[in-house]
Amino acid sequence: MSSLKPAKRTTIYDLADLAGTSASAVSAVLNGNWKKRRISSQLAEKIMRIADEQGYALNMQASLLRRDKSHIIGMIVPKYDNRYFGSIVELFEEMARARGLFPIITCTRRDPELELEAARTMLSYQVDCLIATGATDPDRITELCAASGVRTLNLDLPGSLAPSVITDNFAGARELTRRVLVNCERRLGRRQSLLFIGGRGSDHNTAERIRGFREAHADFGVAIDEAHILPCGYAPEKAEKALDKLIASGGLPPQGMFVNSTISLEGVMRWVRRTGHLDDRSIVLGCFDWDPFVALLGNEIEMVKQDVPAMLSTVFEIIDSGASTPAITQVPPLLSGF
Amino acid sequence: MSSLKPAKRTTIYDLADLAGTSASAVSAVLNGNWKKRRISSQLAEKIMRIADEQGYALNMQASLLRRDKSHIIGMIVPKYDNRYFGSIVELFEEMARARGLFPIITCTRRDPELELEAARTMLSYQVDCLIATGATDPDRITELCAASGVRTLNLDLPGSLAPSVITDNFAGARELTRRVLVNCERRLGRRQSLLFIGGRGSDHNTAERIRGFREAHADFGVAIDEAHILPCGYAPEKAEKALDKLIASGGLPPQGMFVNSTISLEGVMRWVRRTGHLDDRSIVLGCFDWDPFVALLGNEIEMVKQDVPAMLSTVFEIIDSGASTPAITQVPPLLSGF
DNA sequence: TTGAAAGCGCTAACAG
DNA sequence: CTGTTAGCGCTTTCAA
Repeated sequence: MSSLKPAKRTTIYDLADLAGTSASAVSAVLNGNWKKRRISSQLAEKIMRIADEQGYALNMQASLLRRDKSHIIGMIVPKYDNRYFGSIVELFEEMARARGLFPIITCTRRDPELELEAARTMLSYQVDCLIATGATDPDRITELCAASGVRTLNLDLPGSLAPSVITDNFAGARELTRRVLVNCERRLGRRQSLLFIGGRGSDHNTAERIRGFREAHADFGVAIDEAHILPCGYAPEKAEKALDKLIASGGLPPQGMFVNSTISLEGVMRWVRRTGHLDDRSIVLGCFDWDPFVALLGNEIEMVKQDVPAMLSTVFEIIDSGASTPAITQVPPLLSGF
Repeated sequence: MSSLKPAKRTTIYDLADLAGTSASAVSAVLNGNWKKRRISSQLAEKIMRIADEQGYALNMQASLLRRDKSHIIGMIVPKYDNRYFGSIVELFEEMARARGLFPIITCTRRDPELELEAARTMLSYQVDCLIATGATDPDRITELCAASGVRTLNLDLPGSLAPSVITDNFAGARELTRRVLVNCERRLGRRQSLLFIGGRGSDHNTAERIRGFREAHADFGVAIDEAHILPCGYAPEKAEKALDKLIASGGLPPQGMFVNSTISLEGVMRWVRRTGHLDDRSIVLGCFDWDPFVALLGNEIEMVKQDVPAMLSTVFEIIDSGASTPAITQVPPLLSGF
């Protein structure tokens, strides 16, 4: 159809000329506020037609400059390498668009500096609101944004200065641990404590999960070996290294494990296959995360799936309500057996 | 630090007042073009300090409105539910930022209407360039953008109106098929043709992969059963249904399969586990896609990993070169054994 | 070395 | 019912 480079883009002035009317009429028609301006449907019709013919596209930059709210909503997210964040991003986009918001998303790879820089950039783009997902340092983001009068919400990992929506990690971890303990007892014929691996000891979620892990052991009347609590970070290699180190410094890991994410599970499985220290048929696993392939892994793996739709609904409810009290909303996760 | 709602955001005029200078000086200093304007480093210093104190943030909308190029680069992507697109998005963001571009990404869920709408929105946001990843109808996007003088590139799935960067699907599929045929023969003790499942028959990549699949069978001197070519779509359920249907209409699927994506593989594995029609230990699989957990699935699965870094490097080379000839660049994929 | 001023494309009063 | 006009915040000549 159209060929090359119309050096200048069509503006409402061009359309106004073509239609023999004024820019404001064009603007009103194109925004749908034309009944309010009681523009003749004739003119409206004509303008729409011409806009269409010319392939007119609104210049958002100009439009936003004039408007008060940008209707842009930002989100920062740590990684795209697992189903959890993938589904958060996908659903967030969908829900945002359904509300007439324009979502912009940035991946900050668990790097606090990048997080701040991304937040700054988003401020430049006039976001009305910023969701900090799994942020390493959510409070600094909130401070930065507050200085420009921009609202912030924390998702997945809580902060102390803005509303946070997170999974009920304690309850989820406790139940997951309970199930793994039961499976373990069934399998081994005796009660045995588990190993905890993955995640950052410093982050709230991991801390809460460890708390749930301990609680379940207490409920079960089994003592935990402190050397078996290994919040070694997120990368698969870190889990592998942590297990190697455990071996190097003495004993074997137990047959049952609580793995803190699919990413860590990747490392655990590789380690099991590589070293053969544990019988890969009899190992009993629980994973605080969900992935469709994990379910097919063959071992009896319990998984916790975080309830992304519920979490995001809550996020948008808070946005709609206008609240900005730094309360933490905990969403129960979904436990799914094998 | 700052408390609540500075109803008005700080502008360069505020800074100018505070510094007792003019907006243009502030603008120049904040943009780093101040040696060119030979502004005293005293003034520059002072302006920077004040900007900092006030937590000044540039208003991109205003800035872009005045500038010629936006330095915004858009990408549309079909899904976030697999490693392939996840790594594309993550690396794209990183590379774009490294070049001083601002990436905006939108997920269009393989919906041609959404793709167009997303493209339109991105045009409104003045993107300088748009990457259509795995687009269902890339040419319409190119046409739409061309009408506004915006460049387009196709990634993953080719179009006929803009440069395309895709995987060498034919060669990859041929080699993958060959390997599976060999594994199959080793396992079963005799040559046997494979089943092809997953993907859209109408898309270029799937067509090319089927071509490679056929070619490898020809090389091997084995005839293909046409009823075993099942480009049933992408969702896992579709693969399950396709296999159910195959069973319903007669024979068993062969022991060896070429699965067109991890998403389809999910369906295949579920079907195998659910129906027990095939021995899930002896089934021989190849997957034109890569996922870390698939490697751990226990069956001997060959995988093809598309070379995302090479593909994106090519994309940015083309962008830098300014070319817009609709040539297709094929990037060899990485075959990784088990 | 610096400031004044025009104008990017659009929206929203305010006059007709 | 419709057009004129005044900016939104910034960049960029052009003068001084």
